[in-house]
Amino acid sequence: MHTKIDKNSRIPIYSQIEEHLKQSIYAKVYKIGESIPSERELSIQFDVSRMTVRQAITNLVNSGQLYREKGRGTYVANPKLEQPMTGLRSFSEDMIARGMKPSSKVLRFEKIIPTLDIANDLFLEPGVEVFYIVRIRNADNKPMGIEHTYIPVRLMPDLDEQKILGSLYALIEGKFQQKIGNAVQQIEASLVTKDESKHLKLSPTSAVLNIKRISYLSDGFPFEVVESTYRADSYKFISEIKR
Amino acid sequence: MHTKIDKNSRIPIYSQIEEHLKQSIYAKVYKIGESIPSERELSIQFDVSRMTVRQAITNLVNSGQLYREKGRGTYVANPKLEQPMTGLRSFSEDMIARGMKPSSKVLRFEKIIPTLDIANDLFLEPGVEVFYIVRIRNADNKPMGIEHTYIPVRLMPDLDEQKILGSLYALIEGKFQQKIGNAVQQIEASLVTKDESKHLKLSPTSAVLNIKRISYLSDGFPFEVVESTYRADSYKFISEIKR
DNA sequence: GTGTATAATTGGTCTAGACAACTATACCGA
DNA sequence: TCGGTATAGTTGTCTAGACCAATTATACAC
Repeated sequence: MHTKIDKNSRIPIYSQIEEHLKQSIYAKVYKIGESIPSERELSIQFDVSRMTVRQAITNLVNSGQLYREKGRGTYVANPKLEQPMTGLRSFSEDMIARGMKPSSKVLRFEKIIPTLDIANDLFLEPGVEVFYIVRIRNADNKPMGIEHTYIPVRLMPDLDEQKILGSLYALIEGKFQQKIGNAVQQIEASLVTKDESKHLKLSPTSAVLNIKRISYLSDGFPFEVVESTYRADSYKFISEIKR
Repeated sequence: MHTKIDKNSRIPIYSQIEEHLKQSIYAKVYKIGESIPSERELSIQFDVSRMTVRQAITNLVNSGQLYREKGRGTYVANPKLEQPMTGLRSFSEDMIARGMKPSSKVLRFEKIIPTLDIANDLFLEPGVEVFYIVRIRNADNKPMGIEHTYIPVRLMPDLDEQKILGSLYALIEGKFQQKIGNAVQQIEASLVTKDESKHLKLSPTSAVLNIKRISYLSDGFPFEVVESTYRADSYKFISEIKR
């Protein structure tokens, strides 16, 4: 591996080192539980300041790929936690990650005045319009759940039925300079309603998973509320928690 | 506020600045969406290097309390996301955070040979012993759920029925130098079983929330598996996701 | 007024050191 | 053999600068 650092690149040196370390971990140059070279060693190897190496390592520690032990060294963390099922993922991304083929059927797509609850979640004054989208979500052509999505019209005035078939998140990150930040979600179990049982082809005494998620841009401004109902017998919600 | 920085304290300067900024945000000295003083200003105010100020701010940016805009400044993020419902919390911490009084009743406390599934989750060879703890979890003296906990005996050989009444997490963080890292969890909905309905005082056609959580130390080693069943009518699982 | 060039300010990256705190090891003496 | 001690290597913290890139404020010309 002749990975070299290009000091004149517009890519920051610490990013390049970060990438190099990630690839070395992936290629098992540094194995799980083993130490990587010390910060001083790396700073000599790449001919950069130790602080620059530290910035690269700190990022990888924050993302859970490495961990430090004072006086001992820096080690490769167990990849079980790394990234696979963490983070904010759309239904489509989620299903693909599980090896299933996602599809959707749009039942409704319209502008409405939302309830006060939804308006409050989105930091909107009462009476302001939102897009209201209802979709059946399928995995391998079997219905998995129903999603009700609310998005402020003034955030995405040109949204239409075509665009929501692609990645909404990518759309939003492209439109604003900002990235999508965090989300807060509430998860409950309940019995299926009559309406839902029809769409999901369930018997009326089945349990379902209800998820309500509010997603925020990195400046803390909410851009989406999603209320979902998933079949309990086929959908498992998996997430990672960081302390 | 005459918050001063003690350069001779054993508490790092950046931690002190971090604390000062957090308190200033809390006290609305810097309001939501407003900018905090520039890094150069703060470094003069505290008479420290700008890099030290940056370390403090970087931590607050990573924890979502501030966000930066190049060429403009650093701003206070919306606190809705801040910390309240995030992170790995024990049932007790969780209930207290919701303003309820938690209590527990231990139904079983014993050493067993776990199933292969559990052993695998805990990185144990087949046949290795674990503590098996079954508890009824109450909030304001009403049963909220049942928890089945599995902990490798060799990790906590001196665990007993008294100790688990306190904070298990604090116990573990004290015992090992390591801190508790992340957790991976699976959440499902189902109908209550006959046995559970008895303990939770539920009718046999009630929905319940099933949560399985594997918790890891910061080096990626698992130390606990918890399988929980919560009443759907009174328990709502709330979490925060970071992208 | 309306642009436009320029300056000032901000966060982003980087350097070349320094000392502290902690860990492991080798060695020495009782 | 055991226990202390020096030593070297590690990460943790901090300094006092430097230049870059993006944004904003200012002054000036038209």
